[in-house]
Amino acid sequence: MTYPLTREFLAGRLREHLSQNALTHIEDLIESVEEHGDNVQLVESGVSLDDSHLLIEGFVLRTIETGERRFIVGIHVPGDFIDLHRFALKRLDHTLVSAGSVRLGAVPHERLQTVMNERPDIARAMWFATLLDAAIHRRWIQALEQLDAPRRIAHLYAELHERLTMIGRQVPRALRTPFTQLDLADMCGVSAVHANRAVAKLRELGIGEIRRGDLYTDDWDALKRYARFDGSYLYGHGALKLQDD
Amino acid sequence: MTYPLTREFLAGRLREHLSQNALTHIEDLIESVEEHGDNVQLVESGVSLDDSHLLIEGFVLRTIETGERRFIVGIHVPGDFIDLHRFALKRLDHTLVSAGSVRLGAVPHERLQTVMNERPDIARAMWFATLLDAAIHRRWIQALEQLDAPRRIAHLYAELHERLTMIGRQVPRALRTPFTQLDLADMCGVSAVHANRAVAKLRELGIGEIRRGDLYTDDWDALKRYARFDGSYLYGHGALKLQDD
DNA sequence: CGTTCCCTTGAGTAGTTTCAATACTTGTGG
DNA sequence: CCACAAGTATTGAAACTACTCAAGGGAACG
Repeated sequence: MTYPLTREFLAGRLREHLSQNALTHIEDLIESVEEHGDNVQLVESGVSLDDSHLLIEGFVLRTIETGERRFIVGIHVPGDFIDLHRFALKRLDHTLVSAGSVRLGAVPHERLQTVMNERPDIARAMWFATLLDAAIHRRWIQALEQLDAPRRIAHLYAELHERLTMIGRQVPRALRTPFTQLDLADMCGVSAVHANRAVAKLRELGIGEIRRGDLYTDDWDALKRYARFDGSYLYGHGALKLQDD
Repeated sequence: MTYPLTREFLAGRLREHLSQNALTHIEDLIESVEEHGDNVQLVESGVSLDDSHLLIEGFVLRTIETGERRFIVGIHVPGDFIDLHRFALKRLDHTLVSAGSVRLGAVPHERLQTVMNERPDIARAMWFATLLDAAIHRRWIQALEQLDAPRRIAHLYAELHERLTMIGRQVPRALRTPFTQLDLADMCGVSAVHANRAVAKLRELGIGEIRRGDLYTDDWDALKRYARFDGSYLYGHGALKLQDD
């Protein structure tokens, strides 16, 4: 069983507790695979409104636009259902944008409806996935309340490091992203100029070197310590691990 | 049908789309009612770990504590399920604390399990409720990224005004809360001293007067404009309203 | 009627913003 | 293969926002 499309869904989290049967069922939810280039608005574009989408490859940003400025309120990595909540909410309060090129798996809402009615085990996993998003949101709130700009950027990469590791993508010394410094600024709620200075400070401190979105470090622990990062909110195999019930 | 305990659950949002049967079933989920005083840690205290809780009366804060400092990452008003996600996550990444005295309705997880298996309509409403929390989290992230301290405080009260109105509690001229300025500071990610100056600025600008947590204003629209508040993220009866499906 | 918590104010410091100018990178067409 | 354009990154200076430390004032509760 390889599950080429959904292999990373909840990997490192609840996935290990799902039955083979459920995993196969989840793989079969994907009706089609779509590819998109950089900076594509995934909601208005070719993406159907009656589907929800699993991110298979690449990064997706959740943004809120206000005429003047863009705010990034979340990042998604492969294995994340990026708009599962649209199935329940019908509309989104924000925009989904690709960062770099992406591959998405489309799941028709009628199939999700069937899951809700007939497969409570899978429904619960879906619910769990959206709750993970909420837990990440809470940490972002706290990071914005607690940290200065350099630490916010470090926290961002620390979280990505952890999330990528959980889905089995090891990040030895370089974490590659397509993010510009303006993207980092919009994620951290600071100006682009200040994001640049924050990046420079991380370099000076020896915490990590960010070049065109790629972070290079040889001491992830030091980076995480600097960012006051504690990954338990990601509900991976650790302190807050989901117990067998 | 009055539903004395759960009358405010999803009121102004999905509630109107639920059947009488479902509403009765939801009311019957509540096994017992608990009362707690001010500043009680609801997770460690008398509150059972095998229950989730509906807030019936009062305010509850979601906080993350870090030895040195406390960060508030969310507020709950009556009608909110404050720890519904514990049913799915089993553990929480944060703490729930009463702000002022509260009444909670306890729902045993076994009843929720039955709902998940047998009542997809109610399960979906529960899911919807946790997604609303996530939408509010996203707006908080954006508010922290976008707004200065006085506007953050104004946004906070604007949101509370809207949420209380949705559950049928009109807020004509005074919005009463038990929040201290230190609470406001911890919600907005600023120091207590600065929260005080922000409150003073709102007063000087004629936006609103906050005295011991109670906000007095005679122009809610002006306050919301000042805070750049747009309530569509709350998924009430408006632009982003849930369509009949 | 005093203690305690909460609010207020002042002064100096640190973090962040804006505006503005300059360099580096990448991709494209000649 | 070079030249240019567009996007991205860097740096400086002045203004603003927010922080800390510190002290004093006010309101609620016993």
